[in-house]
Amino acid sequence: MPTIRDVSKLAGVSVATVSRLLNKSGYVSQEAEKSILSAMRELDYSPNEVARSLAGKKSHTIALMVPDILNPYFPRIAKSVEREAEARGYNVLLCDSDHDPAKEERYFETLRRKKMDGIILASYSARPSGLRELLERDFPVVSVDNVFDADYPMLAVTADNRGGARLAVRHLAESGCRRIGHLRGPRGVYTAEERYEGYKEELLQSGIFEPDLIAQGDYSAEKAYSATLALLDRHPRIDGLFAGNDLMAAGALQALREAGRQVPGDVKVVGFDGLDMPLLAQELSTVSQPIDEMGATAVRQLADLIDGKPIERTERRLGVSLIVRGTTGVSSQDSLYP
Amino acid sequence: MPTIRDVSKLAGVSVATVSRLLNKSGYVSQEAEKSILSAMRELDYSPNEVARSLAGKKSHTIALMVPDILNPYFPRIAKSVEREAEARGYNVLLCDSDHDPAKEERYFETLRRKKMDGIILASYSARPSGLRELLERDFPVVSVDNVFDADYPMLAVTADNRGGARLAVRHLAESGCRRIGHLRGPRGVYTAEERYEGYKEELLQSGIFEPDLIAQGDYSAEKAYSATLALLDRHPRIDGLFAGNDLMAAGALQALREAGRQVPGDVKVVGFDGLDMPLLAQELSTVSQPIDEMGATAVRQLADLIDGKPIERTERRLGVSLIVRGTTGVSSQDSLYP
DNA sequence: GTGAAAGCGCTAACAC
DNA sequence: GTGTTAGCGCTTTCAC
Repeated sequence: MPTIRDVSKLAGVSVATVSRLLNKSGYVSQEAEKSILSAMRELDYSPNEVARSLAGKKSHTIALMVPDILNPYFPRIAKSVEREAEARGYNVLLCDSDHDPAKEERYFETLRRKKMDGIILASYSARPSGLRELLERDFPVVSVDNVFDADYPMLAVTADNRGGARLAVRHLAESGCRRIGHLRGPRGVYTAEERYEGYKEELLQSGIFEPDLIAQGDYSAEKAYSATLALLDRHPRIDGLFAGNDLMAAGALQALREAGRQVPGDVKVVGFDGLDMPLLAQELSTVSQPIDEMGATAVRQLADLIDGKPIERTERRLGVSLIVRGTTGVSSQDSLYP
Repeated sequence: MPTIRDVSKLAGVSVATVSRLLNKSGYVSQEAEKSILSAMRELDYSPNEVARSLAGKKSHTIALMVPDILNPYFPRIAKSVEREAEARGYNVLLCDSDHDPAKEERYFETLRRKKMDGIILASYSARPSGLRELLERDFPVVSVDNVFDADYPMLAVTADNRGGARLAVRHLAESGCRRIGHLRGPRGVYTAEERYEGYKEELLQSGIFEPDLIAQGDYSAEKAYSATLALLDRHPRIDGLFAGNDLMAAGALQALREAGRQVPGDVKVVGFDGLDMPLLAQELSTVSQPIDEMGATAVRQLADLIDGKPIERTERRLGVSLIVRGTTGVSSQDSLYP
C-alpha cells in the first residue's frame, strides 16, 4: 500500500505539503498540487485513516447503541443516524446491547478504546457505570428517546411522550370510549413513564381514570399479547386501549381478535411510534413520532458537541401527531399504499 | 489519557512487558504481572485501539453493507452479524447504501481507508467498481444472500432459494391451486432470479406454467401492492400467489383484500423469508430462511479469511423450510405468541 | 509556500 | 523473562 511518503517522493515534494493538500490546511502552490494529484492517481493512493486518527486525535466514527436492532423502532433510528452521520463525514459503529447490561458495559469500554468521537445512545438500561465514566471524561454522548437523571449529564433528544399519550387517550374518549385501558411500557423506562403519566392525566381530567385498567408490558408484542388477554379477563367491558408502543398494540390486536372482540366495534386501539410495518400500518391508529428527525437531530447535537460548539439546549423535545386509522373507527380499507 | 508508557513506568517495567501482558504474547513473570495490573487499575488505563491498529495492522472492525436497514430482512442480518462479530472480538460498522450506488462506492473507499478487516456484503447492486478494486487487493469480503459473477471472486452464503420456491409452489399446487401467479423480485437480483427459476421449474413440471401469471415487483410492499392489483385485473381467476419475499406478500395481501378476494378462500398466498413481523407473521405461509445462521456463517467465513485459514467451500447454501399458516388454508387463529 | 522532524501510542523484532 | 528501539502512516509545529 502506498503511503503519503511514496506520494511525496513521486511528486517531488515533502510529506507536509501532501498532508496540507489532503486536509486543505495551509497553502499549496498550483504546480505542487498538480504533481501531487497525479502522483496519487498513479499510485492509487488512499490515505490511511487509522494513522490519521492516531495523529489527528479524531476517529471520524460515532457509535450507535441500541438495545435490539430487531425492534423496528431502532432501524428507523439507525437509518436517520447513519444518514446524517455519513453526510457529515462520520461513520457509524453499530452496538446492539441485546438488552444485556454486561454486553453494554463491554461496549462502553470498547468505544473508549476505539476512540470513538461520540455516542448516540438509544439504549435504555438503568444506570450503566461505563457510561458514567465516559461522561466524567467529557466523552460526547447524546441520548435519543430517553432522559437520564442528573447523575448522567448529557444531551437528550426526545418526543413529546406525555402530550402524545394525552392526544391518544383524548381521541379514544372522544370516540366514545369510557373504559380506557393502558398497556404500559417497562417500569423505569423514561418514555414508558411519560406516556403513562399522559394517559393518567388525561383520564383524571376527564374523570374516568381507573388504575386497575392498566396492564404491565415490556414494549414487546409477545408480552402485550398475554397482558391484554389477562386484562380482558379482569375487565371484560373495557372499550378502549392505549398501547405504549406500536409493537404492543400489535400484540394487543392479536389478543383481542382471539378473544373474539371486534376492533374498533367493541374495543378501540391506539398505539405509539408510527412505525411503518406491513399490514399493521394499514390499520393501527397511532401517535406518530418524528423518528427520522430525532435521529438526525441527535447526530447534529453530537457533532456540535464534538466540535466544541456551544450547545443552546440540553434537551430537545420534538412534537408528535395523532394518526387516525382503522383501529379507532375509520374504515380499515384505507390504504397507505399509493 | 494514560498510555502504555505511563503504565510501564509506574509498574517499573518496560512497555514491551506491558504489551506482552496485554496481548498475552510472550512470558511475563508473576510479580511483573501483578504490578502492571495494579498500575493499570491505578491509572485507569485503557489501551488505545487506534494505535494498536496502526502498529498491529488489524482494526478489529468489519463492515456490514446493506441496501436499506429499514427493510426488515436486514436488521435480522445485522443482528446475527453483530452478535457473532462481537463474540469474536470484532466491531461492526454499519453501512447503509440507501440503494444508492454512489453512496455505496463512497463507502468502499472509506472502508479501504479505515482499514476494515473485512466486509459482509448484504447489498445487491449490479457491479460496484469499488468492490472489484477491493477484491483485487485481496480484501476479505463475504457476500450474504447474493452471488456475484466470476468477475467478483468472493465467498457467498445463501439460502436454497430455488428449492424454497419449489416448496412454496408445490404446496400451493397441492392445496388445489391451478393458476399460480408469481410476484417476482427485481431483475438481475440473484435471489429473485433463483426464486423465479424454482417457481418456473416446479410449474413446468406440473404442466401448469403460464408466463403471463408473473408480475414484476422490486421486493417492496408498495410495488407489490400495485403489481398485484394489475395482475388481478389481467387474470381475475388467479387462485394462488407466490411472492418473492414476505414484504411483497404483505403488499399482495393488502391488494387482495381491497380487491375483495378472500384469502385463502379465493387466493392462497405464500411468501419467502420467514420474517417475524407483527400481525403478518401470524398469518402468512412462507418459506423460512435461516437468516441468523446465514449472518453468523458469513462472519465465521470472513474471520477465517482474515486469519488466512483455508476455506473449504467458496459457496455455502443453507436449507430452508416451509411454514404453513393462514394464507394457505390453516386457521389464522393460530398464534405465534405463547 | 515548503520541508525537517518530532510526535501520536502501540507492536514486534532483537538483544541481553 | 525483560528491555531497547525501530517502525506503523499521518499531522503539525517551527524554521526557512
